Amino acid sequence: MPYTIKDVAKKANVSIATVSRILNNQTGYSEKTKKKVLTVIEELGYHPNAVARGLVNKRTHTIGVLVPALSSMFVAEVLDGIEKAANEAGSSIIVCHTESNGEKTMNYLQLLNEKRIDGIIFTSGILKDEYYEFTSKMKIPMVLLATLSHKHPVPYVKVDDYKASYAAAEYLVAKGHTKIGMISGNKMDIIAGIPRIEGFKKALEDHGISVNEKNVVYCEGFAFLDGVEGSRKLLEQNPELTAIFAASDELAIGAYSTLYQMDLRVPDDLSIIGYDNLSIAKMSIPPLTTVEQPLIKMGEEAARMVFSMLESGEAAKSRIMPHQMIERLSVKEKG
Amino acid sequence: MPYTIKDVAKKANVSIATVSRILNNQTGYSEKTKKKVLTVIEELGYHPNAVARGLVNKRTHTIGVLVPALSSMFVAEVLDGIEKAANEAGSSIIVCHTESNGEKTMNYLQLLNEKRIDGIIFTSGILKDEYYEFTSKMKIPMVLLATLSHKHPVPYVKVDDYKASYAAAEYLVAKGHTKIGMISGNKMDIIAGIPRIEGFKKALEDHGISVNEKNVVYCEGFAFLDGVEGSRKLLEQNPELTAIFAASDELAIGAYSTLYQMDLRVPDDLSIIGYDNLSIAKMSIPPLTTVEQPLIKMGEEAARMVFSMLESGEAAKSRIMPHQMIERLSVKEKG
DNA sequence: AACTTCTACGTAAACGTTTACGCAAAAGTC
DNA sequence: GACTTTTGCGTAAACGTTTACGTAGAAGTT
Repeated sequence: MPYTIKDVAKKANVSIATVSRILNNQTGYSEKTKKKVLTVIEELGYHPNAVARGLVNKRTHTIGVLVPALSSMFVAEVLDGIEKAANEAGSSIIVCHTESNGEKTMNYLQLLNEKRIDGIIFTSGILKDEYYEFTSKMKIPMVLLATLSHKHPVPYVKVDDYKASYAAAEYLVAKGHTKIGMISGNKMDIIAGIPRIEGFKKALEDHGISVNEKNVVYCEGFAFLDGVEGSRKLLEQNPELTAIFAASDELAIGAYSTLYQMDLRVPDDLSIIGYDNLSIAKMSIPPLTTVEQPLIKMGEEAARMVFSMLESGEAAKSRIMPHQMIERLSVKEKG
Repeated sequence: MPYTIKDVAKKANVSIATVSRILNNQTGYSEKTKKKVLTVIEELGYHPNAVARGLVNKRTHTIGVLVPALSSMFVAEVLDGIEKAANEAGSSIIVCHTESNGEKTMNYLQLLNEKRIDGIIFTSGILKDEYYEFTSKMKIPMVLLATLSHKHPVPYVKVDDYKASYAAAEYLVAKGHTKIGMISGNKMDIIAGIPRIEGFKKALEDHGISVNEKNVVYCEGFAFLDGVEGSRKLLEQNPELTAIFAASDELAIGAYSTLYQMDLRVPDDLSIIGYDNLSIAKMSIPPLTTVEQPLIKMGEEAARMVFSMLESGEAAKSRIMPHQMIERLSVKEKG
C-alpha cells in the first residue's frame, strides 16, 4: 500500500534508476531532476523499503543481542549502551532473551540467521561450542560482552575480573581489615566466578593474610537471594569476619538484608564491598562501596566493535575496560 | 554466500516452487519428493532467507518497542514480558530508546516504518499527535503500554492508576494512619501523575481525612533522586506525618534514604508504601510494601494484543490489568 | 568539422522468496 | 475405454530495491 520507488519515478517522469541514484546520493543526474524527484518524494511521503534494500544489499542494519536475562539491571545497562551505539551507527537491535538455555539460544541464533542480521553481541554467559560453530558459519561479526572464550577466537569486551577483585580485596585490607570473607558466584563459572575468587585470594595472600576455605562461600548465581543465603552461611561458618567482598552488587544487597536481620550494622559491625556499580548501589542504605564495571560504555564499545568489523572485514581486537573503585559508605576503616 | 532455495531445488531435481511448497507445508507434492527435498535441505544446511520472505509476504515477524529509558527496572520488566510473548508468537522485537524525546521518537518511527515492522508497542509516555498521525499512516497495529491516550483511539494495557492509588491510601488509613503524605510524580503528567494524586486524595476524603495541599509534594519524575528530594521537602512542610505514599518504588526508596539521614526509622517512625513492585522493593530494608503493577504480564498482554490485531485486522479492546497489594514490612499499624 | 570524452539518463537483471496459472500423468467413474 | 477429476509438479511473474551496461546528446579537443 505504501508508495514505491516506481510511483515516484512515474510521477517525476524519470526511471527508477534515477530515483535510486538520488536516494543513495550517487552521481548521474542533473540538479534539476534531483529537485523534481525530491519534491515528488516529499509530496507522496515516500520512504524506501528497508526490506527490499536488505535483500539486494545484503545488509539489514540490524544486529542481534543475546542476553541471559531481561529484567536484570546488569543487562539493562549494557543494553542501554548497545542501543545507543547502534542507533548512532544507523542500526537497530533485536534483543533475544536466552535464559542461559542452550536450546533457546540455538533457536534464537537460527532466527537471527534467517533474518540476516549484520552482527551479534553475545552477552554474559558461556559461549558453547555449539554456538560458536553455528555463528562462525553465519560469517558475520560477533563480539562477546562481559564474557570471553578461551577456546574460540571471538573478540570480547570485558573488565579484568581477576584484577578488579584483587583491587576490591586490597581496598579492604588497606582499610585495616584482616578477617575478610567473600560471597562468590558460582565456582564452576570460568568467566565471572573463578577469576573473582582467585583475585580475591591472591590479594589477601600478597598482603600476608592467610585465606581459609571457610572465608569464602560459593553461591549458585549472582542474585539477591544468593546473597541472602550466602551471607548467612558465611557468617555461620566464620563469625569473626569484619569485612565481606560480594562478587556482585545484588549479592551485596542480599547480604545487607541478612545482616539487618541478624542485627548487624553496615559498616559499623561489618564492612561490605560490592561489584558492578548498578543503580541499586547508590540507592541502598548505606550507599554501597563497589568496584564499577562501566556497563554502558562496555555496551557501546561492543556495538562499535561489531560495526568496525563490518566495515573493515577484519576481526576487532578484544578490549579490557577499566574498572574503578566507587567509594561510598559501606566500608569502614578498621580502627 | 549461504545456500538458496535454488540450490536446494537443483540438487533435489525439482523446481523451486516445489521446495517452497514443502517449506511452507502446503499441498502439491508426493511424500517421496518431500523426503528427498528435506534430505537435501538437511545436507546443505539450508535456511530460508527471512528478508526475501518479508519482501513478498509483507510480514517481517518483527515488532518495534518504544521505551523512554532502557536502564530502568520498570522498562526491563515490561520488556521481559513483551519479548517472551513475541518469541512465543514467532516474532522478534526491535527496541528503541526514545528518552521521551520527540525528535528521537519520530526518527525511530521513521526507521521502524522503513523496516516494515508488523506492529508497535509504545511504552509509558505521552502519545503525541505527531506520533499518532505518523503511526496511523503506517497502518499497522499499535498498542499503548502503561499509558493511554484520551485523544486518539489506540488500545492500551494499563492498571487503573486512580484505583490503585486509592487502594494504597486506603491501606494506610486502614492501618490507622491519618496524617498521610504523598510523594507524587510530575503533576503535569496526565497519565501517571494526576490520576495517582487524585486517587490518593479521594481515598482520604472518603475516609473523612481532610487533605491539605501541604500533604503532597510534586516531583519532576519518578526516579530515586526525585524521591530523595521530594521526601525531604514533604517532611519539612509537614513534620507530623506518620505515613507516606510514594507514587513509585524508586521514589519510595529515595525516601528511605533521606529518612535514614534524618534518623527516622521505617516503619517505626514513618510508614511508607510504594507503587510498582519492582525487584528493589523486596531487596530494600525493610522490604517495601507496595501496590504491584503486573509489569511482565502487562508486557505479554500488550504483545499478544498486537498479534491478535495482526490476525484479525480488528482493533483490540483495551485492557485494565489488576493491581495488587503486596504487604511487606514498611507499613506499621498505627497504635 | 571530426574526433573523443562526459553527462544524464534508461533498460533490464539480480537479490531470494511466494504463488497464480497451466499441464501432463495418474486415478477415479460409468 | 472414454470421460472427468485429482495429484504432482514446473514456469514465470511479482515483491521493491540496486546496479551493470548501454546510449543519445552535450561538451571539449584538435
